[in-house]
Amino acid sequence: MPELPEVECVRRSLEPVLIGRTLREVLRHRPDVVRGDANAHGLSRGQRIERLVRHGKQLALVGRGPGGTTGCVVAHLGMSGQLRWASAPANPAPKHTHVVWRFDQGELRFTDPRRFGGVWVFPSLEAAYTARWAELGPDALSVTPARLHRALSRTTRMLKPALLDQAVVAGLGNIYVDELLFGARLRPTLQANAVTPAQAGSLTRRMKTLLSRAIRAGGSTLRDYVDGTGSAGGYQLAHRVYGRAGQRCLRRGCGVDLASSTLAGRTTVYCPACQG
DNA sequence: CTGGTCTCCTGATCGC
DNA sequence: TGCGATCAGGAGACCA
Repeated sequence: MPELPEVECVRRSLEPVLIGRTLREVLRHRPDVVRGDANAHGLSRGQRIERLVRHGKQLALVGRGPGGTTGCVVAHLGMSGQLRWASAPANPAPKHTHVVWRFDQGELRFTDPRRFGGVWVFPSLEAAYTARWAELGPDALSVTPARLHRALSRTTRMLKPALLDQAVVAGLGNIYVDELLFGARLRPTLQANAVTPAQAGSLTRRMKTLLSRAIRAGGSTLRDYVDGTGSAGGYQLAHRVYGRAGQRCLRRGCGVDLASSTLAGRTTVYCPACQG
């Protein structure tokens, strides 16, 4: 479910409740959801949560223990994953709760019905960077026009699949790519290496405003997304193409019916008149 | 290297 | 009320 704005909202909502808390125990109800270095524990008992770091759609919880030990857990929410804070422990855990981090008061739960997401454990944030985040492109909120242009110019793929590729730019998913391409008035099927530096500049700027607005609105809640404290988002009300196939284009003076097709296995909605 | 198709899962929704 | 088909915010494997 979650793309960059939703994961950032989870990060921001969890920060105030998690920072400084001391971990008591970790319950792995479904151990196969936890992956990573066999020698790594991720976060261990006695460590305090130091910070929460996001890159693209992934969120790292960074811990530090009294003896200077470090720990790191990276969550990737996939389609249906959630990280939720609860001020009181629950026994038994709610359905599809795969991992629980128990603190002095309250607990953090990773739940994921479809299990497309997961949790990766590392000995430190640095280890997570080299082992897991190194293959990701720059975060969509900090990518530069030059960097985006260079990445796009290196591939003959269509623009939408290229932007969905987390190695090109990290954070975009199906909703925000469609919204971005509509705003930038570019065809999803445009060849990525045909994007001009000026268009890459426009894409970069629009990407940041789009994602920032979505974050400010609390993300997009289509069916079950909520942030770390259970709040739903409101940005779905601002979608201009996603979920609107067959309805009229909202651009002033257009009014053409939005078209839908499948690209890279994903439903793609665009305006045949405005885009391209 | 590319796009298309399938797969991993569960659950909501729709038509019969 | 039940039942099957279809679809879903992600991503990676395989194939031609």
